[in-house]
Amino acid sequence: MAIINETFKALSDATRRKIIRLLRERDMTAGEIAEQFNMTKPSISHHLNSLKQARLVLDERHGQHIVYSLNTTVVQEVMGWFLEIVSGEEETGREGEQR
Amino acid sequence: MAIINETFKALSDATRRKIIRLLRERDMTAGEIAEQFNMTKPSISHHLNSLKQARLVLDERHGQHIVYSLNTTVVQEVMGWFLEIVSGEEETGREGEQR
DNA sequence: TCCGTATTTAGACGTTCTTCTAAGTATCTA
DNA sequence: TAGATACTTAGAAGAACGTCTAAATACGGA
Repeated sequence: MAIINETFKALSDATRRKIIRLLRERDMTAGEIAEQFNMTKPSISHHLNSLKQARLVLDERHGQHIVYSLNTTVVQEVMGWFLEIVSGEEETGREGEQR
Repeated sequence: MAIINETFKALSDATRRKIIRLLRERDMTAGEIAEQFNMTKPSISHHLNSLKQARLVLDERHGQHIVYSLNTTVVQEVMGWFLEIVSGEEETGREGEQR
């Protein structure tokens, strides 16, 4: 699947959008994230995997825990797509700028 | 369904995103839109209905034709949600501004 | 090396989504 | 008012999705 499509699909679920909002505050382990929802851990794990496939989040093992964080680079990129699709803004593509 | 969720779902499909891009160029009838896709008219009609439910497009009958256009007000609003969710920008809520 | 904790993977089940064909509704024109 | 055109609605089939329970894997500590 094209990555852009995967990313929009990832954003189409309310649970996953809430996970993104949580990770905007701070990095969290899978367990900490699961605590915020009325849902089993396997279900949250599945959602985290969707976000990972879409490259919206990154995971890193720290001992027994797996810490999830926002992939800010891709989040910026996605924002560019979104602006392009929804409001007609073209990406400027200025060099040397982080996005 | 919460309208915000419906809107993100509407944006999660590539066909619907292409319809939005087409309507950014100019208003089009259902038939003109359908011509741009390898898909039956009923299928396109269904996608147009999704976009209408999400308030992303408006429709207006002109004789035999139904003309679709972008609902720019809502598109701006959605962009605000998107920025809020994905990049942490809060809406400013400045009064008197159109959005 | 065995046990407990953290997390994922596998498999199943019901729901929602996308698409199709067939049939219906609305409008214009003769 | 009958026929043609534009579009939608209805109903069905298959794929994708979200959730669950049960089982597997990975790691740390006794």
